Amino acid sequence: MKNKTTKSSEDYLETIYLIKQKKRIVRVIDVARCLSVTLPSVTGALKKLSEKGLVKHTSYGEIELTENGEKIAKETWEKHKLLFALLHDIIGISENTAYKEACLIEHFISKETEEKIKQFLKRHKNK
Amino acid sequence: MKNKTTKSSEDYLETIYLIKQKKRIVRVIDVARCLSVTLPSVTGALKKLSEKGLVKHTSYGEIELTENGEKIAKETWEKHKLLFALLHDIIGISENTAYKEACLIEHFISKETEEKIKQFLKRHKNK
DNA sequence: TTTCAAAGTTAGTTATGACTAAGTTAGTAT
DNA sequence: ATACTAACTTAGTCATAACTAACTTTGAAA
Repeated sequence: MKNKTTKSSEDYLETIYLIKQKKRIVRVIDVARCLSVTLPSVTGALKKLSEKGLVKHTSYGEIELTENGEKIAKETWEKHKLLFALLHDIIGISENTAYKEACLIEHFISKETEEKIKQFLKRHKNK
Repeated sequence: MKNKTTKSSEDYLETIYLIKQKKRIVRVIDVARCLSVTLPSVTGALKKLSEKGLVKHTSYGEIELTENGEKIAKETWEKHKLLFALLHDIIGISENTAYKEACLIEHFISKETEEKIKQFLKRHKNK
């Protein structure tokens, strides 16, 4: 029952999740613009994500995350926020670079690392 | 003249560089074991790296880095060491996890980030 | 010097995930 | 109601980078 999520899947789920916060209805073109990919790339990705039970998507319709999909999206976004805080607030990397690199690194850090960063940030908040 | 190096190429170059520090002669099987890939994967990778002028490799012979190849290997390893110090020494992540994740993250950080981490570590050395 | 096992190569396959080209759908404007 | 356009899908291609199977080379032991 090992359902390994790829970097790419996590990116799509996270993007859908973030668009949903602002737009109520998420469409293929929104995702394509956010990720700088073409429409067919999104359609293809959604097909795979549907098969894995991570999104609901009817042809020409709106895109929604399933419970599992939203769980992964939130976890990924959580990592992103932690990494951004570390890179930007603590280490002093520019907002832009920190955002972009958090987006790349978020796919590679373990639960252990996430926890340790969280604790580290807590310690350094009141400094 | 944009010679983009992939994550995979960087891994091979870095591995060859590190083996060379210990073994004088680097062989296909050493690289395969280090990276946990098969021999044909290494042969294939070396062919591409040769074409890009990053390694010298004669059939059934030893593997050597060119000047350019060594430059990339050193840069990658430098990032690895910085990330390891950040993750392990500062944030407190276990040696094993820190090493593995530094190895993944090293391919995604910019010169800016590298510099900022270096400065950060310097500041926190005398603490 | 012959043989044989380990190392290495070649050829062909697979998976992922992007792309273009071409065709379909659906909703807005007339 | 019709037509038009933006959004979307389908089909097929390409690049990367791994893999297995089968064959070749090399060097060390007999």
